Amino acid sequence: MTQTSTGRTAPRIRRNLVAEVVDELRTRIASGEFEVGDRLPSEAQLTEAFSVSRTVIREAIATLRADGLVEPRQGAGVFVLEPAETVQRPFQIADVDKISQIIEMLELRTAVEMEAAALAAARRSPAQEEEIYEAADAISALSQQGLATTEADFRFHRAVATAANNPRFAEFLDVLGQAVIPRSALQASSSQRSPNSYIALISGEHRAIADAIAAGDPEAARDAMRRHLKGSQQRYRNMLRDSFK
Amino acid sequence: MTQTSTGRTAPRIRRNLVAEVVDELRTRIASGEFEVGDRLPSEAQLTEAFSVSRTVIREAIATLRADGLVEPRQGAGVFVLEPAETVQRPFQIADVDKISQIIEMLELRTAVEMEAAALAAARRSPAQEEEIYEAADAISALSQQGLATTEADFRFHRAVATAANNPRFAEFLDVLGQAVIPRSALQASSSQRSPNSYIALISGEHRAIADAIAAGDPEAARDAMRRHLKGSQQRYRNMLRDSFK
DNA sequence: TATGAAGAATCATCATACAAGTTGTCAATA
DNA sequence: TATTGACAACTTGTATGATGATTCTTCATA
Repeated sequence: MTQTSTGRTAPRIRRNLVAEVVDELRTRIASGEFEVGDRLPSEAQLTEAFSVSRTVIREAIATLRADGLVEPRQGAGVFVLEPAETVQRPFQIADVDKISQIIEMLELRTAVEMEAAALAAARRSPAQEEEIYEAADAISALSQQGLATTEADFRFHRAVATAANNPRFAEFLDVLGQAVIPRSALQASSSQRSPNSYIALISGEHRAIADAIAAGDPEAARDAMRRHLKGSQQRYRNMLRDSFK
Repeated sequence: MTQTSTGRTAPRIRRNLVAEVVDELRTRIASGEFEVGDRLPSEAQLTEAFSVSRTVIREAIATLRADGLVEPRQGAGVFVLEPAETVQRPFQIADVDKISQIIEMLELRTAVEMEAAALAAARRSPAQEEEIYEAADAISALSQQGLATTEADFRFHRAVATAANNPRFAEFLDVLGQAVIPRSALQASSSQRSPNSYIALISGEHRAIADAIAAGDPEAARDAMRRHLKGSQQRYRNMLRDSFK
């Protein structure tokens, strides 16, 4: 984006030396070549090893320091720190193919979204109501055309969370992000096996949620959301069972 | 948080110049003195302004660059970047004194923890049951001695989440982290106003949750947790109301 | 007005020097 | 032997000067 990089001959696109050194050192630390508490080679040695000036080495160290990876101590050296509890990307599914992990996420989502639906029924504005219906209609339309519904599906659930008028609920879905969206697997295989009935089922579930919210009935909204997500859980459980047959 | 910051002239303990410059620049960027897209003063100007060498300025810039705050462009200058979508530390309460934000978080927690309690009632192991009771007892003991219960309180809620035997629930509480723990305000003022009755009330609520889980009654566990957290919400709402009287 | 070249401004990198802090060596001492 | 203290070697922190590469500005020219 910053560079046109039209030249295909150039393997590396004008990256500066500091970035090179940082990448290399970061890799070595991550690989365990330098363990926690170890001292890195001195600036002089690194200067030699990378064939760059001390300026470059020092800026690279400053970068790693900013990342909390190392700590320079004057007179002593540069030491590798222990990775300070990185909960930076929470709720990420390690293995997207692990159905059990998807089910775990669905259980957590169910908890949050049931309440979101109930709150939405109590607090939604007319505009929010409209947004929910629009997203539901979009899902129906897309699935009948055999198109991917993941994006619209996320929009629907986010619209409900937004209508709860507590920003933390939408934030929750945003943090889950990709983890919310089921991988292609189920989408494809299920719709192939029973396209029309499946589409009707899901659309009906969405419709029920939207209607309950529009009717201002928290309990009904909660139940509708529960049925929808528990249904998804069940569909994944079936996949899990089938895969071991 | 990191600094006592009691005094601007505070005797600072041998921090290096780079850290000084970084702090200052970071503050100025955060305060909006340098807006997104703005160009920072040139290295030469910064060298002049801070009365340090170019080495120090360059390492400071390298640090800010590592933080994603600025982007140096050779020949052009150093530019302030827009804060790249800060989903890095989600669910953090901006202003700890904003009671409304605490209530928002409590609503989200209520959603998750009601379900966690219900699942715990269905799935807990004997050891997990024990851990829940232990934490509940610890809270009672501490509060009767007039000591802080925040840590034990967190342990109790985390024990329940763990007993749900879906690691995502405990992960949720971990991500909330500090945001879960109510600030001292309520703890102090409430217990001063009605110490014994308040302690008994809270302990009773915890006990009810633990008992329902031990009894293997998901609905009762859900209700008990709902009462506990809705009660907290109500107590904060009362504070909110009182503060405007 | 549009263009393009010259020049200024700015970051990137290199080289050198000295200051300041840490650590291990090793002899002097109790 | 055990402890102390001076000291040298090493390492990071900071300063300075120089040059290359890139971008921006200016202004003369067509």
